[in-house]
Amino acid sequence: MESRPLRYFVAVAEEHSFTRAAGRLGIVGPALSRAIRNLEAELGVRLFERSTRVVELTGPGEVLLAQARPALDALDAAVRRAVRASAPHRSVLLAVKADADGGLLEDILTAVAAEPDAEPVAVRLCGWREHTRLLRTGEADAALMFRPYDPDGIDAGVVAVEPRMAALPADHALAGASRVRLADLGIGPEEVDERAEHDIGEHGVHDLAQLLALVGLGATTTVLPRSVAARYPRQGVAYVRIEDCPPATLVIAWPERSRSRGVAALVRATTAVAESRGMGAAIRTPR
Amino acid sequence: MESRPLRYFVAVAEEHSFTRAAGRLGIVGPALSRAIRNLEAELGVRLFERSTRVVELTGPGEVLLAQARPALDALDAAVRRAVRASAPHRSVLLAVKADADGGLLEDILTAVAAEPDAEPVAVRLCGWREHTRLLRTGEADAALMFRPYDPDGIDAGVVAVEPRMAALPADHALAGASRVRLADLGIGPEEVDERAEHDIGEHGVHDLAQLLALVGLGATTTVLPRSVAARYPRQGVAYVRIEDCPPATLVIAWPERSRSRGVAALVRATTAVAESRGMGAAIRTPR
DNA sequence: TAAAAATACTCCATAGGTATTTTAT
DNA sequence: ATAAAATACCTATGGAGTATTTTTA
Repeated sequence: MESRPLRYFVAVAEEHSFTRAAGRLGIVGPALSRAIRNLEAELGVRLFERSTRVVELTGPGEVLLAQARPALDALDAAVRRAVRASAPHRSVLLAVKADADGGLLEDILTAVAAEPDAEPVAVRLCGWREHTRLLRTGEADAALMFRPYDPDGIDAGVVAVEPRMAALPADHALAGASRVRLADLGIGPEEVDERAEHDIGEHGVHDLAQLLALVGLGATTTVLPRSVAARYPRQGVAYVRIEDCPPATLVIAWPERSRSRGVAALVRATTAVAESRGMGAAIRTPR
Repeated sequence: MESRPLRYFVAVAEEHSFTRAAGRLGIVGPALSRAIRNLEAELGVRLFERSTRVVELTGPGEVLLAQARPALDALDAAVRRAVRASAPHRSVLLAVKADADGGLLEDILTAVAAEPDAEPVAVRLCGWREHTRLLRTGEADAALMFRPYDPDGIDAGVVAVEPRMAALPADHALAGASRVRLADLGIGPEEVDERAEHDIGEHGVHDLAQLLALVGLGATTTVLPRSVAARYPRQGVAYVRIEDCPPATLVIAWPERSRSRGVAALVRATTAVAESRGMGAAIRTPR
């Protein structure tokens, strides 16, 4: 089976349209139509139920999409990694979202150099929950991120488990308390993972600094891992530990099958740094 | 990136020869030579160090092989599963090595029918440590097998943990004992997983029945999980429990990303059967 | 009737075959 | 000297473009 028709298939499935998919693929409609027809003929399976108005996947099509997309990603990742392996200056690309590093990044970069087999570590800044995609596509070799994440094809080790803090306006009734409970904030325990990102979208701001400005103005409250809160001290914002909140778990992750020596050295260094800080690594096992 | 040149690359890497690889691929030498040259040019990476006598992978080539082979397998698996999903009579294909089912297979097949979402289960007999390949290539949907196995791309749940037995000639000094130790048999603890298969190869026989005939004749001894031993009662062969032997762990495994409803029902049924038999499922977590 | 998918045809890029040369042991 | 990889050249399959027709909401 060739990969091209499968890529075309994925594009059509994602766009729910031959025309849009063709545009995205840089080919012309009829070419795509034929490619899909040939694919269906080769498999002996109808993949789309389509009229001129609607294009939707059949059952087998759903199966193919779910299976083929990650396989194609893995194929791309394979060539990316091979190309990177041939670069004269090899380095380990570590994906990190700004500030979501448990405050450990600098120490990790220092510590890793001392490891045997260490390779230079380059940091690839990325967005909210983008880490695993970068690992799957071979655009990064490792990632430092908070749970939860989609574990497909990803191995990981726990680096740190830390409490979460409520970010409250300084004049909030609970701002002076030493502890608060989730119920006091009207937040469900399943919300806490995405609360801050959700708030950023909700209030039309673009980053955490802006969101915390709003908190300072009394416009909202939010929830952050302690290490993140520690990085944003702010006039008018009080941080209060939430006692009944599931903790935030920071992990170091890498793609299955590619725990190279350089990545292994990075993982060891990261764990060592977390342990020296007493951040409770290895409280839980991977996944 | 197209899959064809990568398949060609894998073939050359595996055969360490352009000529043999071309034969295997059903194309002619020069075509393969050009395909690899084009691939190297496209990636900007030399993949093979080759003379007329020797063809071997470069460093980046090793990386590409390790990454591309499983990705290509996953691609093939994707289309196989899509095709199977379109079959009028859907069924779950369960890979099992003959007798290596913990004695549970029949009960599992009965129990699974009672599950909600159950699909008919078809058994695919397979060979020694062939299970994971079948899962990866989409030739099976689930596998019942003993540890250890290569966990790449495989998820699994523990079904049963059972002791191992020494198979001794009836006239062996220890044949009457209630327990023996590994040291008594001159076997290291790391050997026990492959001992029986190794013995079969070693003595030129083809299956367990023949091997046990040799045991009965006093020609050798071997080690088997209790459930396997229970299926081969034999004149002249005494089974004795090995007290200090790592237990045999039976798992039900499935490919990552494809825990379909049918497979999920099979997993539930399997676990239920094992529990009803008191075989100690869930003593350990997956992996 | 309008927008999108499908068909009919044409063209050309590229994969593959044959014949030959180069290279390393 | 020989066996295997590489090069040169030719052929042909099939992927892609243009023009047109069909379908359905």
